[in-house]
Amino acid sequence: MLVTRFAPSPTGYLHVGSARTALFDWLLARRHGGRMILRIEDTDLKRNTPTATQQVISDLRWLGLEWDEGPDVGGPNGPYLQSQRLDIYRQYAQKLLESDRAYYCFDTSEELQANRNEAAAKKQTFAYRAPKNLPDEKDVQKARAEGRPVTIRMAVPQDKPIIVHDVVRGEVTFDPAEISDFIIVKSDGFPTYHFACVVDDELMEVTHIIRGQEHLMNTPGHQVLQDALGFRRPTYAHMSVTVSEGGGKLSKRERAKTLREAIKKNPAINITDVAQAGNISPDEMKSFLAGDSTPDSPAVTAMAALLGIPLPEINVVDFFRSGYLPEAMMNFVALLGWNPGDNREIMTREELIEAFDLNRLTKTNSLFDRQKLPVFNTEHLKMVDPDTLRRHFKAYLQEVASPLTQADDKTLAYMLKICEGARTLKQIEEKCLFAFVDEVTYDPQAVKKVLQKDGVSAILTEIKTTLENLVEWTEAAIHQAVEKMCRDKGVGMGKVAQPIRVAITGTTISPPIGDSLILLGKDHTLKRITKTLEYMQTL
RNA sequence: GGCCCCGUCGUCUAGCCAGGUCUAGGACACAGGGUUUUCAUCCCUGCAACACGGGUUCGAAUCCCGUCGGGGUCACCA
Repeated sequence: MLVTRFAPSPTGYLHVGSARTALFDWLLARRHGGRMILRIEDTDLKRNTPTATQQVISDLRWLGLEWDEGPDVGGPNGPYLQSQRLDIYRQYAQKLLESDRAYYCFDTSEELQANRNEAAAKKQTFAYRAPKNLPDEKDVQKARAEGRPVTIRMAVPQDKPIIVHDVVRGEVTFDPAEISDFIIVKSDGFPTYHFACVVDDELMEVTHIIRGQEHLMNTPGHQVLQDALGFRRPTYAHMSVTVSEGGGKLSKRERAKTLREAIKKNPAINITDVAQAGNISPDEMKSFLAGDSTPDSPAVTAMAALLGIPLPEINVVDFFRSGYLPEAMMNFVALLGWNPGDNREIMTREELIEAFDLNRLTKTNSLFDRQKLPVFNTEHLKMVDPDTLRRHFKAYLQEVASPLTQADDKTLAYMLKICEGARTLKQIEEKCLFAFVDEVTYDPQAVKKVLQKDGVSAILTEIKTTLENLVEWTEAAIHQAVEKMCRDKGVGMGKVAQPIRVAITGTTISPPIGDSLILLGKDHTLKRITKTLEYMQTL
């Protein structure tokens, strides 16, 4: 049976790059009726955040992925948190030690750094090699007594080239001299990523490993480990990297950079307030603005929110908060370094599963095209069934704490219907917001373009009376009334609809006029028109 | 710098492995036009690419070599 795993380290929000890996793992497993495992690689005490695992899980779920085994759903191969598998790694480390495939080391990081510098000065590759006589238990005792760090390294056999068979790259050959004897157990007793990952992939019966190209150089080491322990060789697929407009890897630093530049560009910004919003100290703020450091994601997000600066979306939640649909995200991310081979682009999850093929992963780096994502979203907004769409809309409104959360399901559905053609849920929210605020703020542009025209006040006065006298407050009735007035006056719809629109929303943008009035309600509509007429007197 | 990977319209890509059907297809963006009560949506048209240089071959985007360019990686991070 085909088994894939997604193995993130719990450091915070799920990055789109990681989401792509997870998506491909899921797609491959579903395509072939296999299993997908979620495994948390929390072997670095320093980097783990307590809530991060939960965050990763909820981000994956939002995208619409499910897994068959994992920390939250259990399974026969658990535990699925590496920090709970320490005994297992210890046993395998012992095996390697006994067969001299691995050995103890006592170097301090300063010593290692010195060796590296030396090699760099000679323009050589630094590769750690085992000493002639491997240390024994006595040496370990002695090192411990001296307070030296004790690690375990894997001895990389130097007798033959290491060949990696990769589904997307083909055959890649490595000179073993280039591969350093790498650490498999750290001085704190925890396994390194390389070790834990290889052991777990074997024990969890993983058959297909999909990961970023950045892991290609690690693979020869992993194979050495597999050979020494008599493990199976899984199928590897190293995906191309997702790059950003700038050219580099798509990274969270981009958000911080955008924020920094925006703050610098505007000297009027009160830096103390901003730092407070991000809950960071003045010193941290200074260092951030100088480009020496980057605050964590929540801080950056909070500061940008205060200033109203739009940040490029990087994490899955960022897209959620920008009003993108999970279906659209899944579709878009799937096309990052993969395509179905025909000219299809807009695809449902079922179509993606049906079409997915590891052999069609692209070798070239893929650019995350921010202009194209809204197009995908527009299409999916039209495709998703009304109930699901309403659920997504509700979740979005809650996430961003919108005033529209007051709306009931019927109204929610109505708003979605009358905003057909919108690009994002955020756009729909903005378009309907006028009906959920107490006061209208008039957009100067709209006032000038629409309100300050001859005859507008007469039109508004007249339509107000007409609307007042409407027996039925329905879209059809309103539409009819407006139309009749246009005919009587011999003008186009725009001449009447626009003044009403500005009167009730303050802007020139809203759903179709009849629908907008329904959404607002008769009372508020009449009140707003009255208020606008008063306001026009002051112009 | 060493090692590894990659190089088709402005962008994402199809085609390459199994050379001819490629005067290189699609999508986004852009430009122009149309529909429309606003914003969108929608429809039509146009623009535009095989990094460069050598080979191999009757024939190369496709195979080989080199140059240049881009990316990845060189941790007791994953």
